[in-house]
Amino acid sequence: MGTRFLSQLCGGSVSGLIYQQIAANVAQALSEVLGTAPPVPVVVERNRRAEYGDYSTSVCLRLAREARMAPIDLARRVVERLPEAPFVGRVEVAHPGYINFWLDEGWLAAQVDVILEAGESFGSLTLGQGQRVQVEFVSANPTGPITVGSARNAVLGDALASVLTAAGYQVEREYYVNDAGAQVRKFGESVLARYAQALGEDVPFPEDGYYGQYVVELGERLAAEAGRRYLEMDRPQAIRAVADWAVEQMLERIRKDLADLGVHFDVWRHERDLHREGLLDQALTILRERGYIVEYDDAVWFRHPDLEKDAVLIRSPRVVPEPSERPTYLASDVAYLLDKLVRRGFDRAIYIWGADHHGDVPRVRAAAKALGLDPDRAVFILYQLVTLWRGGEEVRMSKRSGEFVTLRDLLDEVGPDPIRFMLVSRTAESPIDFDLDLAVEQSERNPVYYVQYAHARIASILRYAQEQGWRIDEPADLSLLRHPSELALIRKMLELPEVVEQAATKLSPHFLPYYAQELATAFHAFYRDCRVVSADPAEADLTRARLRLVRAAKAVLARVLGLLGVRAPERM
RNA sequence: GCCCCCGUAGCUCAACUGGAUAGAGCAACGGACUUCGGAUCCGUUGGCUGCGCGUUCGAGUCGCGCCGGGGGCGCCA
Repeated sequence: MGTRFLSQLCGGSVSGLIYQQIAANVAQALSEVLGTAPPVPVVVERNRRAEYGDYSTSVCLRLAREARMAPIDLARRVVERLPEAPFVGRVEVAHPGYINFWLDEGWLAAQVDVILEAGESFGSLTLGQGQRVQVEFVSANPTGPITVGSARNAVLGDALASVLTAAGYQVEREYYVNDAGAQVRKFGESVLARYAQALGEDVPFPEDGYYGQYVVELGERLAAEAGRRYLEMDRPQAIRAVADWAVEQMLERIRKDLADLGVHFDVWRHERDLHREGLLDQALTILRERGYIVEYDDAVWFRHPDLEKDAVLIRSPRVVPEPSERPTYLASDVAYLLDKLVRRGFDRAIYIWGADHHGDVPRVRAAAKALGLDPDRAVFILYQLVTLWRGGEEVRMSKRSGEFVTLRDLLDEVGPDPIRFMLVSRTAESPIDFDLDLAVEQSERNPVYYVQYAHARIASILRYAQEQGWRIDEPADLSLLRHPSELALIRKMLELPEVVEQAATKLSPHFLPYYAQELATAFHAFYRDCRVVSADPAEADLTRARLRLVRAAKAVLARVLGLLGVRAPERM
């Protein structure tokens, strides 16, 4: 393996992750020392501290006992047998048994052209090997506008989808439209009531209906468009028709809001279509045949040994009076699972759910097993909820009561870039306190601007260079790039593939914004130390080399921002 | 009562399958350049990683028990 990587490297390009190539070499050397393959995987890590080099491994500490050698001696012997590698400049053994690696500086400088050649695809990996992955996210009920909580979902899912695409998966983004349940019916009733009121009828508003102002507006609009038509229908029919219309209106608005956030879906899958296409019946048939269905109390239940509860309700005439046998949420989930993993054949289905749904995870997993599927093909990302603060007080939100802060409000106040950057920057497990005052007032100090500024600054330098008569796409002698700040910038750029890998394998896009900031910092430091466009004719070659460096940095910044769905401005 | 997540600098958060001296941003204080964008850069202050045991050569990370915060627990989705 090590030699294969080496031969590829001799061709001059980075074709595998650097740390993996180092690990392969260490493993090879270890095998020779131990006389057998190392019993544990060789872990090579990027170092936090520059004095320990770029990468290091502590594998000798772990294997010392089994090798019956002092860790430091084992490390020394491994280093003696380490294959030559063009990208490694220096190797040292450090107490109590670490092996530290420094990247070769000439090799580093040469990577600038490798990055420029890769362009948009720099940072892309073949990790996914073309596996088909579906990311289903947002999927907020079409009974109201998108809230800030769903915005987190949207941003998380979209960034994850981008990262997985970059990692070599074939990804589809999907929005599941819950248009068949009791909530939609209540929503229809609410709109119908507002509609009637708009027409001067004195009708009561459903007690558990949707109280938001937008429902009043929907009623008024419907009254203007449709006249008294729905008052003349019989009530169940009118509710259904109004609900259909209102859901369409909401979906249009949701689509627009998400689009303005930069989030687009490949597929909008409607719950009703699942039923219409017979997937629910299919799922129930399979479950029944395999013995996971029980019936009592006039209802159908799902039972599985993995579930602590006796059974989960799947279908009951009492859930929704009309039509008589409306399924429950879980029932549709099972049908949808069948749709995702069997009918449409995704290798993996990723669900982005708010943590308040965590109780449903074991049920869907159990359902997967019951259907005869590998439950690990369904992957759940649970994010903690967003709480909003304004004026030092928590803003309580409820779609039903109509009290909530919408994504639209936030877009109007803050704009998409800070929202996205902020909401991706947290691990999913971390709850977010979103301070609206801070988001608005201090938006200029938001880290997103720091990163965007670096990009705009480079654009400005390139404009200036061209004004001065430089051609910015000229070849250059990159070996002139020797300044510590130049090399630090290149090192940081070369981290991108590792960041993508980590974000993809851990399904955690939050690594990206942190990396983006570090990259911007590395650029600003370089800018401080090194003048790019020199008026001194003796420095013409250096200028050419630095122009290439700066172009590469711009490309990498744009790439990270692109993965985050944040704009990379030419000026700001 | 049971289950899940979190607890790290004044605030908001990181820390790669357990690795070396726990890092950023903001806030505070002090400073820099003034020919390529000052939305920048440099420095200082700030930590028994909630508490206690345990596993390990090594624990913010793993296990157990407490304390505190959030969420969930069959006819809502």
